Amino acid sequence: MGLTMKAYEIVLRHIEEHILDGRWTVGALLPPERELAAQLDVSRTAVREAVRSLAAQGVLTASVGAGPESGTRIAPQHAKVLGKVLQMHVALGQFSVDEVVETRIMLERSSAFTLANNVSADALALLGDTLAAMEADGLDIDAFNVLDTEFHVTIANLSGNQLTSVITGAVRQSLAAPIRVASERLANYAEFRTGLMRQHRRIFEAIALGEAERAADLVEFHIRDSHRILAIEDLHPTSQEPTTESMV
Amino acid sequence: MGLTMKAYEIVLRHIEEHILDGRWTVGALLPPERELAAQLDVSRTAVREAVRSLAAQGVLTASVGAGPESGTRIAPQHAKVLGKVLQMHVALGQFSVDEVVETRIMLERSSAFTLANNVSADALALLGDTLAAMEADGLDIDAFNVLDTEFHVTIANLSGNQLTSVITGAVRQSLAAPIRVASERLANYAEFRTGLMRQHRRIFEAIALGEAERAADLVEFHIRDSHRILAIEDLHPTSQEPTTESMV
DNA sequence: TGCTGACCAATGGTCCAACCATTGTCAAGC
DNA sequence: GCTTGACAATGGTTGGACCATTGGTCAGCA
Repeated sequence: MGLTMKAYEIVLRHIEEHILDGRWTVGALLPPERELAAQLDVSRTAVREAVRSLAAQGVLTASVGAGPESGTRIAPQHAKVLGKVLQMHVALGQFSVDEVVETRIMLERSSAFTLANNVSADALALLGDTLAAMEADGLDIDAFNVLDTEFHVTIANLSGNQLTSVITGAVRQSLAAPIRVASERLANYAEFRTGLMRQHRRIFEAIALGEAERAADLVEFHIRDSHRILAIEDLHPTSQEPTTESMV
Repeated sequence: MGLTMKAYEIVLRHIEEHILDGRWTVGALLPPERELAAQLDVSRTAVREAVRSLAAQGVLTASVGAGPESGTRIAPQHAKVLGKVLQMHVALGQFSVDEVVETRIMLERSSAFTLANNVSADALALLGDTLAAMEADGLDIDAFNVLDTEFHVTIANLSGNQLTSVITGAVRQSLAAPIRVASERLANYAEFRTGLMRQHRRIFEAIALGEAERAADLVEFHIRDSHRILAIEDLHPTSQEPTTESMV
């Protein structure tokens, strides 16, 4: 099997091994593409394709130019990429909106519960800021949705688990497009938004009071209620198995 | 901002838009690289880099050759890729093993709980199969770990939420390497394995009896116990900020 | 001395044109 | 019919050239 390995896979494996071994850690500078190509005895194209692959996964970043800021490095941060990947997969209809919502509920119940049991003044201040921002006047749908997401992700974030936080953000982001569309066709959107903000306030208060179970319940109700009102359906329902044309 | 868009980004956005719009759904066949390049007025290289990016994210698959099986398509399945991406990020120390474990517990508690409340004969049969496979003689560490993962993912799967299931698999897979290493250095590995299987049996029984809360508790204990014994630490702890060599 | 600006080098980004490798199709020949 | 070989379509790979961006260098000037 190893004999027919594609050129870019050689590069891919080379880089991945260095990372898994710990030889290249966050911030490390990779050799220039031309040099790496020479080392591995493949074309520069192959190196570039491998680098692109890893960049798409948020593992590498490339910057053009000269000096210490340039070159290809192990990426310092990649939460966004994970979110984008998940979003794409949801858009492909692999997961129903129902599933995504249920997953959201599980994740966010847990975060709210944990945070409520372990809340600090700083955390409350931060969370309060996002609440206030959301209640500002003149926000259009998109701006509001960004802040809405921020509120939920902040709770996950403050609960102390970065991985949970990233997944929460990704799951919420994957719903961004359908939520926007559904919001736009809501007759009483203003009223809907007011309701959301009231629910957010209640969640905030429960967390502030350390009422963990109640906070979790409120989060669940909040999510279910918004989706009930928005009545989001799957974008690309039940992507059929391409019926194998066996007519012969 | 749009003016200086890189060539491969043009292609990337083109493909992504088609997917998000629902014009290309799972199984759809993309135009040949040469043709797509002509359509977008970029080089084939640019197209290939974009395709590689999306392939790395599990969104596309490419097959060489002629006939209906060839060409680049929207990928039918991608769970594996998510796992690989997460694994890389865990290796980079972006997420601590502790965080990953806690996330596992949350996910798997929930799955076990749901499944126990909603169990069918078919589900039990399937789950029983993986149990039996795990108890076979002569399995090496890797084979056993694969089956172990399968047991946990199967529970998530049977609980009915594919997204949860995929995330569970990804999270478990991201721990595969450290678990293997830790297992190899365990003096009493055989005993450890026996203990795991007993715990699995108990989880199975709780699910079979519909004892949801107990099943969840057993899962949590099982995960915590194994990690306590394995004593897995972060591979590349607290990756230092690369000390900028300012010696001159 | 200290600033400015032209040049230079390093690096990723892009393109092209050719060729290779794999695989299904189809017609010719047996 | 069956095999076989040519062919076509498609992704995989290469080398080489050139572009674009960025930081550093250094001469020249104030």
